[in-house]
Amino acid sequence: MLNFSCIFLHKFAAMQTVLLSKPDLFSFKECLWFLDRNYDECLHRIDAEAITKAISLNGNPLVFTLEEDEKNILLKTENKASSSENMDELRRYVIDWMDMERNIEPFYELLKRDKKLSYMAKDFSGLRLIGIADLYETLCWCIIGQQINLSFAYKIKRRLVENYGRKLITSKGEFLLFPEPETMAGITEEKLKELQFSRQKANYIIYISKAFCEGRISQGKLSALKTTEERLELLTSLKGIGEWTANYALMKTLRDPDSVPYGDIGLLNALSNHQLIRDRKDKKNMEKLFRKFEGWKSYLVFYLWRSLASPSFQAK
DNA sequence: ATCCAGGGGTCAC
DNA sequence: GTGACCCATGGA
Repeated sequence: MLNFSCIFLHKFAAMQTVLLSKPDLFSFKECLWFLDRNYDECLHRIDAEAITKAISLNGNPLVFTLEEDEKNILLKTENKASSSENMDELRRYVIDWMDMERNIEPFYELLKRDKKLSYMAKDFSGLRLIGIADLYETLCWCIIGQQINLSFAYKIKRRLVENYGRKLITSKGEFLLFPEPETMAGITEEKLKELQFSRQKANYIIYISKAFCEGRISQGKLSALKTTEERLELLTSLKGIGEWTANYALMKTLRDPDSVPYGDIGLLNALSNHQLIRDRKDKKNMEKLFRKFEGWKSYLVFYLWRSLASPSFQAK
């Protein structure tokens, strides 16, 4: 039943460390907070103040660890990435993942202008919009997460990854890679239902996987489209991808600065918590608010999600 | 027990 | 274009 392949990384390869200097308004701890929210995340591991994750660069699997010192992020990895080209790509991956190259001060200036939101610039200082590099993974994750609570979503994501993803065995333990579309395109609805996917979710996953295999959708194809409208149109032309998922993907993977997953329940709750909208259908005030954050709408969404974990908004 | 979760598709009007 | 209904499970 378990058909993943195991890859043993070379034990004696030299460890390499690359230093990424921390930009202004960057907090590794805030970023780690987001990645470690008490969910059963299977695609990275956090212990103490370090995060370890497996990725595939050009089909070349590797495991890396991030830590920080006073001024730098320490990116550590063993072999497989040892060529300077691969090392550079890994560096790019991390910078993109944590959005380290963006100057977010203009966003903070906008926050400070809003009475109800200005506290975020202080309380969440240095939090970056953590991305998901792979479009296929993003879309699958969205389908999994649709209309179920997050803890259950993480649970079935783990089952999917453990059953159909590759497993890397290293000196630091085992790490998993998200499944490939080629693998999932050949799976049946019944196999996914065994993992407690609903019939709809199972079929969406299989359908999206086939779309990737046939080239009807790809990261390159999507980013080649210039306007947001064209991108949304391509994404929502696929079954299982609606407005929410399409905007989420543009925000997390394409890093569109102004994508808002309207209708997102967490977003609505956060706006309501801050008394920025009266009810969940109050789209007018929502759009009015976001208009003030032109160029930073995606960041505002991310910070509003962050606010849901603040103690003052926890109790219901 | 009942309602709601980081929605989306379908169908009726 | 709007609204009702279905999906499937788990947490509160």
